[in-house]
Amino acid sequence: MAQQEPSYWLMKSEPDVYGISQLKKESTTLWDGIRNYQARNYMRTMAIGDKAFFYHSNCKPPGIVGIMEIIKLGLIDPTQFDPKSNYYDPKSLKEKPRWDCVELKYLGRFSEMLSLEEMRSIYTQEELPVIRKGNRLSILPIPTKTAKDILKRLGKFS
DNA sequence: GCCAACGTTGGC
DNA sequence: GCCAACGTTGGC
Repeated sequence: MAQQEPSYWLMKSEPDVYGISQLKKESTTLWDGIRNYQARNYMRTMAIGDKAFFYHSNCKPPGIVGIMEIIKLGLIDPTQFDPKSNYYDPKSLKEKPRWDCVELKYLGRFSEMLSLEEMRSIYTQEELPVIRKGNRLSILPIPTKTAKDILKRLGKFS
């Protein structure tokens, strides 16, 4: 079977908690701490080689700052079993973990960010679900057409 | 700091 | 299984 074209995603993180510069330094990271079933289920539909836009949330201004690649799937999120973690889930059982995650690789940071405000002025809600008001989901699919347009618009990344 | 949106919890 | 109460996210 021919290699499938990669899908594109948007993944949010607060820069104060984990920002793009930290990922650049570490090169790869486990995207742990997801405690929302819809976001988790999106991660479960990811494929190796898919690309994800890194979105800085809860900051000024919020927006897309870089791009990553999915390199590992279906990893158990270790923070669910760690009582000291903010993401500790006492209801999750070792023999039946509730939360899993993916591993990501840093691909680049855009020389200029694409702010939420700009995204709203360029795309419709159908083209880019994240701009819908009140969308709190931290992992969202991005239609391929929109993703390619964003990449073209942002041009080179470093 | 406010608050809209919305997911989760738990009593019934 | 409904739904009120509560908690969290995240833009503003």
